[in-house]
Amino acid sequence: MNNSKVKPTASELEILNILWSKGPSTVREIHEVLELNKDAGYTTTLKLMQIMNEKSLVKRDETSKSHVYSANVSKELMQGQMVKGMIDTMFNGSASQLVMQALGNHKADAKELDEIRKYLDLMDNKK
Amino acid sequence: MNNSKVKPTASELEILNILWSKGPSTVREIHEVLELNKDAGYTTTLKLMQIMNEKSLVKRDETSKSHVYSANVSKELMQGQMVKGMIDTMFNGSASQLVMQALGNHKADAKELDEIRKYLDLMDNKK
DNA sequence: TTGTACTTACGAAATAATTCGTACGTTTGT
DNA sequence: ACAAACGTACGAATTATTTCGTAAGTACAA
Repeated sequence: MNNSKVKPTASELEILNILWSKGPSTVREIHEVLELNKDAGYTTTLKLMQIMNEKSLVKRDETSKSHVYSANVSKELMQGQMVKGMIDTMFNGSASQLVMQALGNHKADAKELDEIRKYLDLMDNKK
Repeated sequence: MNNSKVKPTASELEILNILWSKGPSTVREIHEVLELNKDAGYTTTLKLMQIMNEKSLVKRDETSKSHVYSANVSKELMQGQMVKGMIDTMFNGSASQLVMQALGNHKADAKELDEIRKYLDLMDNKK
C-alpha cells in the first residue's frame, strides 16, 4: 500500500469500500454489489476500475482471465485524508469541533462513549 | 435558512465558507478573497454565485447595483450533512469511529479534550 | 458629453466524471 | 466444431462542473 495524495471520486469510493470489505475481487463481483444500490452497466464498472488501476487506487492481478482487483490504498489512510480535508475546510482546522458535531448529531451508545473516554485519557497520558 | 438536501460542489463550498465568515458580501468581495488562493476570473466567481442562487444555496439582495449575497444554508446544517455523509460512507455508520479517527490523527489541546469530556458527560445525562 | 470603470447576464468553451456501445478474444457446454 | 456466455479494451457520448468572452446597462469624473 503506497500512494500519497489521490482523491477518489464518489464512484471510486464506492468501489474501494467494497474492496475493503470483501477483499480482492473481480469486476463482476464488484459489479454485483454495486447493482444492489444503483443501476449502471457492467462495462461502466469495468471502465471505472480500469481508471482506478491507472491512478493506482487499486492494483490488479491479471493471472487469470478475470482480473482480480484489490485496494491499493488502506481504508485507514483514506479515512485520515478525508477527515483531515473535512476538518480543514469545514471546521476551521479544529478536530474537536468536528468531534462535537459528530457526537451531537449521531447517537453513540454508552459503550461507544466509554471507548471514547478511554481514548481521551490515553491521549492525556501521551503528553 | 431553509433548504434540505443540496450538495454543494467544492467551489461552491469555498464561497459558502467565505460568506459564513464574512457575512453578506458582493461578488467582488468574495472574488477578492478567492483570488488569494486560486486564480480565476471575476466572471467565473459571478457565474458560480448566480448558479448557487438558482440552487438556493445563497440568496441575494438586488436592491443596489452590486447585488449582495448571503448564505442560505447554515454552516451547522452543512457540517451536519457532511459529517453524516462521511460517517455513512467511510465509517460504517459509527460516529464514534469517526471521532476516534479524528482524535487520533489531529492534535487537540488539553482544553479541547476537556470540552469533549464535558460534552460526553452531558450526553450521558440526557439518557 | 464622452469615456473609463464597474456591474450583471448569459452562451458557450474547456475540463472532469460517468456511462455505454462495440470489437474482439477465450472459455464452456452441447 | 460451433454457438452462447463472459471477459477485456477502448473510443466516444453524455452529463456535470468550471471557466471565460462578450454584450449591455449604469455611475461617475473630466
